[in-house]
Amino acid sequence: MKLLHHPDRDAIMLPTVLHALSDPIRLQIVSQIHKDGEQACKKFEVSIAKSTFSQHVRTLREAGITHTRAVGTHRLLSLRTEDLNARFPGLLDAVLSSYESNDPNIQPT
Amino acid sequence: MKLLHHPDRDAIMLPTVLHALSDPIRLQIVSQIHKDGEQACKKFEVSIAKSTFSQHVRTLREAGITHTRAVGTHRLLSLRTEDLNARFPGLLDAVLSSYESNDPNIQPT
DNA sequence: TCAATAGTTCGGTAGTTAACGAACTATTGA
DNA sequence: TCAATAGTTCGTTAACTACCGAACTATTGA
Repeated sequence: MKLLHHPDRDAIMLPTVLHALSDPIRLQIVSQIHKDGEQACKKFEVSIAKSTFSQHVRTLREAGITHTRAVGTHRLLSLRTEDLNARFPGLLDAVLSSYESNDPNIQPT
Repeated sequence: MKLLHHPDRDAIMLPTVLHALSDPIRLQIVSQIHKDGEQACKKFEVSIAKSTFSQHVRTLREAGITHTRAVGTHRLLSLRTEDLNARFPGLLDAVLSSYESNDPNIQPT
């Protein structure tokens, strides 16, 4: 299988991270990994085509937010919590706790 | 002069805020207001046309990040710190402290 | 009153992004 | 070996965004 590129910690850029987190679907993906831990793409319940989902996963990976590892036919996604906390202390927690509060933070669909 | 629209606190949306903050120029504007306090557009040293600058300011205002008030021919920009902290606790601080640390968080120009 | 100043809006261009289905690769289990 | 499964890539379209200069509005100070 093809090698998946992950940026080094020092190459994770604030504007890139914020942009990756600014999409409702990607926020949903990140939040689900945060709540349920490392899991395969298959587990995500998003109402988009799988090719679109794959692109979103790539955006998160290339921004340095998630780590993807291959196990069999699966890709297991996890959050790069340590790297993100080292580089942008408090950012991930702030985003996730805002997102996961029950306020209607998301744009009306 | 025309009325400037500012969203109510409850209408400030997380994805919209993250998107507004994901642009290097807008981050620079927000950081400068954070450091130097309320100030007029004229004070910002950005290397873009004033029409482009005006658009960025509008994006920040409509996202609920900044407040613009007119004083004479000036528009004074301030951060909606209280609203942002109420709605997304810790987010603004995390973004600004990451941005203002001296790490090369910004994409190479 | 009127020129200067501060900022906005408009029209256009070029580049980016999200979305999809179809075709592809890679791995496993029968 | 081979069908099924998991996910990626590709080609396309539509929508959005950054950017600019030109023209505009609004306010002040002479």
